[in-house]
Amino acid sequence: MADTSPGAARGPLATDAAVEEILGRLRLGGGRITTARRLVVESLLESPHHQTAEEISAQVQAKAPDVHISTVYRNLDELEKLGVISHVHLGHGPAVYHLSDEDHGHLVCSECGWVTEAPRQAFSALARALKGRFGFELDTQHFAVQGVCSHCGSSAGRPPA
Amino acid sequence: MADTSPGAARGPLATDAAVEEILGRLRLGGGRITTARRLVVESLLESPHHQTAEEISAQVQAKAPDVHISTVYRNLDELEKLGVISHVHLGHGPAVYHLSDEDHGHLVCSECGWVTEAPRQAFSALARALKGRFGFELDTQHFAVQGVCSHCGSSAGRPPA
DNA sequence: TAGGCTAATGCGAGCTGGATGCGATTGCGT
DNA sequence: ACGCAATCGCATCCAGCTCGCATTAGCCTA
Repeated sequence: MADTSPGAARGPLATDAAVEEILGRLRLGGGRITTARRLVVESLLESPHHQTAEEISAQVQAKAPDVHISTVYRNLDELEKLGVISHVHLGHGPAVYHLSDEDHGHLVCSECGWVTEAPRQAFSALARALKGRFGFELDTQHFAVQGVCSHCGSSAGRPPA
Repeated sequence: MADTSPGAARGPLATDAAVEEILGRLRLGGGRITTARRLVVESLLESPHHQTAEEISAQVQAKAPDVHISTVYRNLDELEKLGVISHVHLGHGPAVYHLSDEDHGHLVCSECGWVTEAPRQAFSALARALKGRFGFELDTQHFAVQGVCSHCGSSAGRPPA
């Protein structure tokens, strides 16, 4: 699957280059480049949404069935230490992983589970306020708040799925 | 809630009345009043801080050793359905439970784990902004954000990744 | 005060998400 | 091509919580 077809928002070409760039960072840090790592990074770059470790694992195993989920966890951990990705706990379920350069917060609907992404600037005023009043440095990378999305809020009574 | 004791933070007297009031609400909903339930409610009212289910369980078992932790979970669930308490996931660890009338958000330090409580009004501007821009109804009860507290931020230099 | 209905409990098994120890494998500098 | 150690695959463990089921005990009625 090394096609270079033009098209989507984050096309395979850009993805390909980004994968190499990230793997290069891994190598610079003394790390080694393995199939598992390449696939994990690819999965992170290709998916339009944030993914859980299990979803990433499934994507990786679709191409390399031998890759164990614990390896995925370790690689995600490694990538996080490198600063390439971040993970967020969206309330109850498993954590989701996303690229660090997508600087945004997460609005999680507690009724349907839908996640809205809000740009960093939406929280800049809050960040300033918290810094001033509590000396608290808000981490927008891990920003996730609960609430009710516009959909569930308007049609009050819509059962989740 | 009727404050029977003037001045005091939350004295034993007020706690006692509050316990009865909450148990009364349980009874009105068709529920029964058991030792386990009374102790769970007492624990929630008496503790100055938010508690995990395990901490509550420990408090309850100090007075009634037979109460199983699963019973504590079930009672906490029941109380949450009643709207008496809420639970929040503060990042990695277990969830913490607190009374619903303590309307505040939680600032969790990702380095030392310290939890700062910030009053609801600190987030009112954000709530308005999210409502206006995304139609998202922020739930301040479950509000918990990650960041670095003033202590960790000032004492040691965290290199920006 | 007794009796009966059934909510609630105690207990343990089980589940999910994730961490860890260890021998085998494999990237990669030389 | 070789050798070292970073990384992997696997099994196993752990925390936090949930569930099924037999038993206990609130609450209501008489």
